[in-house]
Amino acid sequence: MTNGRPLQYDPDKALDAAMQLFWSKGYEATSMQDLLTAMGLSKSSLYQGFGGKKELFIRCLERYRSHMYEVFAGLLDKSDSGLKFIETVLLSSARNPDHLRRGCLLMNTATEFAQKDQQVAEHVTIGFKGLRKALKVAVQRGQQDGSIRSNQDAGILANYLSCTLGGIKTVVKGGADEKTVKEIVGVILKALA
Amino acid sequence: MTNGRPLQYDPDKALDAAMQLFWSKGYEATSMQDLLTAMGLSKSSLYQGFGGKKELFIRCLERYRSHMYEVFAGLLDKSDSGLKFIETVLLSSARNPDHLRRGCLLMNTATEFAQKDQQVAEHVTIGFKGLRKALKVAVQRGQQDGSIRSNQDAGILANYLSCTLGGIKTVVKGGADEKTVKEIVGVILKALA
DNA sequence: GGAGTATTGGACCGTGCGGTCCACAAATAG
DNA sequence: CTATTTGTGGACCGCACGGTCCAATACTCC
Repeated sequence: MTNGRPLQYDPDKALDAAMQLFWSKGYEATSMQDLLTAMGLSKSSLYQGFGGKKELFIRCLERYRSHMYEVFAGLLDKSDSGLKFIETVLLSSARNPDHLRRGCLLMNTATEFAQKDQQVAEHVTIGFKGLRKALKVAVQRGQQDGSIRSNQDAGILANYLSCTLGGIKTVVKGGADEKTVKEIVGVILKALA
Repeated sequence: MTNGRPLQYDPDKALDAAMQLFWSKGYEATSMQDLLTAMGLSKSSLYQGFGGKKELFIRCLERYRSHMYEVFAGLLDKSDSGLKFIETVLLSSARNPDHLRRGCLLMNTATEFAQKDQQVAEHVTIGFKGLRKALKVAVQRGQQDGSIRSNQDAGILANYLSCTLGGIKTVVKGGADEKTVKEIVGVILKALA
């Protein structure tokens, strides 16, 4: 029952390639041809293995989301304080070449077509929720270690941070340089201390 | 020399219709057919009068920009203080149905294809510059009337505000409700007082 | 009422899109 | 070796895209 020709590609690598592409170019601007080339498989394999463009995209969104959580969790563990972690995250938008020009897949998707497609919108909402939760954990850590003031609800501060994070992505795309971002981050962090 | 058949459409209204459409749907997702229908003119007229899709889009960007400046200037004049004006602007993203789901054309464009098209990128950058300048004026007004602390550079605060403004647009698209936005705005404004 | 000039409607074009389909390839079970 | 199962390459499809072109139209000037 389990026989037949084996897969000639690594589904995980293929999915990653697709994610990178969607991340860089957005959904609409990424064509099937682009995807096939980047993923290194033929059309039938893509449809067979991933269902179609939109299904593939949603799987990429999920992959991005879980990756983001992992990176955040690892970073938080390594950070000296909750505040320091948050500063690192905010500044990475201006430093990390991965994020510099392409922004954040989740937020790009939110602006590209969150209101156009209910199914995608749900995944975006879930992603945002997870992001806020991750930030909330960091804020709570900061409130415990004293790097963040404790007289404000951690959830609200986390929402504030998710907002500023999205804002930074936006202004970077709008042409802001690293110095400007640093200044902005300085003001953002003031609201936490 | 100036004779010939007169225009059968109002260029200003047509441009406005195009802008609304691009604003709602984004560049890629707006087709020529959509534009023709919304603008109420034929293909030849569009090409004759506006040059093509991209040229039309850039004119829409400019129109949006100048509109935004006007609205800001009028709003600032009517506001009790610089801080109050800023609060109004930030909150309008969550209240004004014009902005609720479609966000801001300038920022949408920045995330959609600022890095893909140099010409568009320039216009976006100019738009952001203007936005920051308008916010700077408001901050300075606030620093004069005492509603905003004077111990920080107005330009930096303006950059910070343009960032948070973009962030709010993003989280709204990501599903944040009005209550959440209000809480976020509360934190944002704390950094100014 | 021509002559001249600019706009308009719509047929037409090539291209690339997302998606389907099927003959063939590569594996296993008996 | 044969039958069966599953993956793969690529031809093919219909469609909608952005863009071009030109005959017909609606004006002004003389």
